[in-house]
Amino acid sequence: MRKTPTVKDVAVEAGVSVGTVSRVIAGEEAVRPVYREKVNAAIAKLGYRPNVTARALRTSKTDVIGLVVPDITNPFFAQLAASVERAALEAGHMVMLASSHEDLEAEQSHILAFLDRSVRGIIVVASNGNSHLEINAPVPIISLDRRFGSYPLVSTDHAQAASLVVDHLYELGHRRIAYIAGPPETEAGRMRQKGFVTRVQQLSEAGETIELEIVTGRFDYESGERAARALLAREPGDRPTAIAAASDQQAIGALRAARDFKVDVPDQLSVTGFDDITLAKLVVPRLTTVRQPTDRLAARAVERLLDQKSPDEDEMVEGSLIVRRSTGPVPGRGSSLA
Amino acid sequence: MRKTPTVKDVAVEAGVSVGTVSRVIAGEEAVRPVYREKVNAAIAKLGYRPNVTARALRTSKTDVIGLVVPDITNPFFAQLAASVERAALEAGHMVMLASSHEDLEAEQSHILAFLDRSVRGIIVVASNGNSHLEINAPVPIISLDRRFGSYPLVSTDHAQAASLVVDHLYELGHRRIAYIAGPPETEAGRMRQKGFVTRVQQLSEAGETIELEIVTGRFDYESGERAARALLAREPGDRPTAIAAASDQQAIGALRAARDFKVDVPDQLSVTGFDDITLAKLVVPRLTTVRQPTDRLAARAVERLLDQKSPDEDEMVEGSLIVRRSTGPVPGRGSSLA
DNA sequence: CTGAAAGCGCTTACAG
DNA sequence: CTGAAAGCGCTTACAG
Repeated sequence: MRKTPTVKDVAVEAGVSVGTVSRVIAGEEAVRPVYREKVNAAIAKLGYRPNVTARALRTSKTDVIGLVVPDITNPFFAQLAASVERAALEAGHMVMLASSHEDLEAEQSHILAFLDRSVRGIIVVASNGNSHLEINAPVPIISLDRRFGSYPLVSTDHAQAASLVVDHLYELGHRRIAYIAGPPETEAGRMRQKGFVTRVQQLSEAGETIELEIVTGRFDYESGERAARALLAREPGDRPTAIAAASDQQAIGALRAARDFKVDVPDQLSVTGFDDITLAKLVVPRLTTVRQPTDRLAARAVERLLDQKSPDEDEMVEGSLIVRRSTGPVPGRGSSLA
Repeated sequence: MRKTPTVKDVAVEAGVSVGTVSRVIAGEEAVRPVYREKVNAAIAKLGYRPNVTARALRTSKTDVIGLVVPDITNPFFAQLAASVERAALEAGHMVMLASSHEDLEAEQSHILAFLDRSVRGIIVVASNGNSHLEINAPVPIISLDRRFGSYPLVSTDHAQAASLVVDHLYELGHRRIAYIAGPPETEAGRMRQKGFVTRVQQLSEAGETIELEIVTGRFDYESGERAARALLAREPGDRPTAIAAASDQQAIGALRAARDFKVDVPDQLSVTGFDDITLAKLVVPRLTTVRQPTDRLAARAVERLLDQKSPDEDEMVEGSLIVRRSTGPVPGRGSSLA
């Protein structure tokens, strides 16, 4: 617990001025080698570490990035947070984390708190509901996955990714599909649904008609379970042959409902998710889903944040279909399809 | 993006000195009401917010708590992190998060990085492997859930909690139990196992003998699945009637193995976990487990951190048994047991 | 009760 | 190439 050494201590130890110490730390070329060595020796001897707070105050530049997510307990956001932390670390930055719990006020107050701490920039995965707050921020703000205000968004190309699922299901012969949509207040929810519906229409026009029904919910397990229950409670002949969900959590909820109804997946019902959370490959059966490239998303978000002349444009990265065991050929049609 | 106002701007706007501005912000009583009002008006008009960095430099006190967890993607740690964030917020603090990925070097460098940023204190959920690093830290450090170095630990009373599981299983008639232990390098792993074994011995001495076999693994899904597979691959007569796991993740892996082996849970096999992660009540069947009171753990950790004269003692909080659907009476004994 | 001034630990023009 | 000095935005003894 003894006092932490400062530049001054290093300076007297090395017999130079504080300016010189500061310069060798900054790695400036223009320092006499003898001094450089003396300073480095002094630093080592004293165990000196620069005070980042003081440096921040002087330069008004910090190396911490603020990250606000709706809920760190949600496995997808946890993965995203882990990716952001990794990307930040690679860029020599730390991350300060805050959860908004889908509360607009909390979200705003966290952002202001970050600003008070002069973070380098803020990445926000917006909470549901339109946050119309425009903040006069002296640092860059970027939206990740879910748009915040009117700040540029880095996200998966939800529409394209959703269309991948449609193609997959279509190829397996499914013509009666139910889509469990995400909340329409979220851009992700809307985009995924739109991409899904659009692709269904395209295929319907080009080939066999697809019957599509949509039920809307939240992104969580319970929503998925509830929606699937409603679908599966009907006469077997009235059920869809495939349920596509807007999130893995919904899909896992649907899996649970199927088990309760003794509907075998994938023999009697195909189920797909979206996100590819860790859990997706651990449930039974392993879930066919769309992978959101969290590492890439995070890397782009921090790069954009750190890049001065970053444009204001949105940026989309492609998702990819991960086929596992929860999808299979449509039941009861056999090879007559081919 | 215009310049942020400072105390000085407020001072000229209010027609007072910066000292006075600072005093009203600090809430000092001894300020003439007229001035106080003028200052508040100026603050409001300018939208002034104190620069926390400058304040920190001056007072050498910050309001950010460093938290390092092994892996934010692990649902239990995510819950713990959420609880810490909540507790910190209530105490007017923010949290800076870092993941060690079970890497001792990363863990250490994160702690040093926090120190460089003059955090108020550091909460560390240690990574596996003995970190013998003694840090000469100018701020308090406390271990949460898993001990770091020799810093005081706040954790669930693992041994007591584990004994709850034994009692539950015993009451259900189980006399052949397998215990999937956690890594012996972790205190939690050791304590849970010890508590489990001790309680089994006590019961064996007092009543019917319990056959206990122990298989050791890591805390993750795969470990649990692998261990359970080995157990279930045997002749039905040679299998344990209950598998108790040292973590929910292991237990969920075991559930998966049981399904693969067509062993019904709980009719043919009881399975228990430990932690009560969100997922525990979402798997099929819902998992009987021990709840770790993350909110309470986190609250204690931050209180201890913020409390100057906090003792160096470890602190344990009690876990509680949550009985759900993955445990049932031992099969094949019927009521002959009673 | 309030102002002027020092100082937290740095960085960086400015001289020399 | 290097030192002396100013200043980042605050807080807080010290006078008055």
